[in-house]
Amino acid sequence: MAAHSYSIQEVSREFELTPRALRFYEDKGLIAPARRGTTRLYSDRDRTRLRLALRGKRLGFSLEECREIIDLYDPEQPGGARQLLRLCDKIREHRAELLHKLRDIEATLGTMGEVEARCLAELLKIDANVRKVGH
Amino acid sequence: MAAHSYSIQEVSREFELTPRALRFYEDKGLIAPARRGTTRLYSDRDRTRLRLALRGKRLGFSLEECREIIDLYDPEQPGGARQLLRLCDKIREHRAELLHKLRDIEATLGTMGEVEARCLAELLKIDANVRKVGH
DNA sequence: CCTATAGTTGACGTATACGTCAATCACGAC
DNA sequence: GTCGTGATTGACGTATACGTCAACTATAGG
Repeated sequence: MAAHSYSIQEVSREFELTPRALRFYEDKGLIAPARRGTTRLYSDRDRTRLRLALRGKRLGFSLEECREIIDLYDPEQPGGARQLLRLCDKIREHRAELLHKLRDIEATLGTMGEVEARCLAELLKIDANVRKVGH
Repeated sequence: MAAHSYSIQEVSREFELTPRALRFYEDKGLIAPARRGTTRLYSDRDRTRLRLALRGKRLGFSLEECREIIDLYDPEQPGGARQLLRLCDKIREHRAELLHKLRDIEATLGTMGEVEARCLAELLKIDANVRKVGH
């Protein structure tokens, strides 16, 4: 079924990355595009892994951590019971970290709300003064 | 009222940072501890800014971005209406970014749940086989 | 006064995450 | 065949975020 593949340019445009970055990610084991001769052919699986990697990056994970995470999620290496148990442990670890980040975000959003409120209140006061004095 | 101050060692232990890191953050304008002679004296305000900075770091912001954010939140430089408007804009920007990160986290947690479920299902199957064959 | 302990300022090194060439290679159009 | 376009592999450079000495300095205790 000759699944569609993408050139490095197409992928780099889609994800707003330079070809250099894509090759760098390949070095780091985040993706492993097929080759036609020496030219890289990116599959949908590669693109999925890329999406997950960038998601991880936005959350402050290193490329190494991103690789670990997306390797876990990639439906592969089901392995034996021992592997599966290790996988569950890893998932719990990452979940704990994510929940921490989530609390960080909520706290920041909270503070942000307060600051904004104070800011708007200040603006209203200034506005009131302008009306009073200016009139 | 001679508010209590902390030595660089105390602060570095509290936040699990090296003195080097604290001095680096100072270079970057994240904190500006007072001095007694040449020795740094960290105030509660410094510690608050540090907490916010580390929170930002965990969310993947650069030190420069962290500085911008905590400068916004630090109750200072109320400035004129123009400043306040700029502040509100900045807040909206950061909020958008945080909401994006939040969606990223939710998506990741979702995927993680699925993987964990598949993993547990696999383990159950293996366990069932063991009971059957082993018995 | 002397020492021990803690703190300070450079200066250089390192890991991560790429950017920026340069030289070369591959391939379809003409 | 060759010409242009796109891809590839080094190799070196850069920004961020510190680590790691080295060489002083400051200060409290005995």
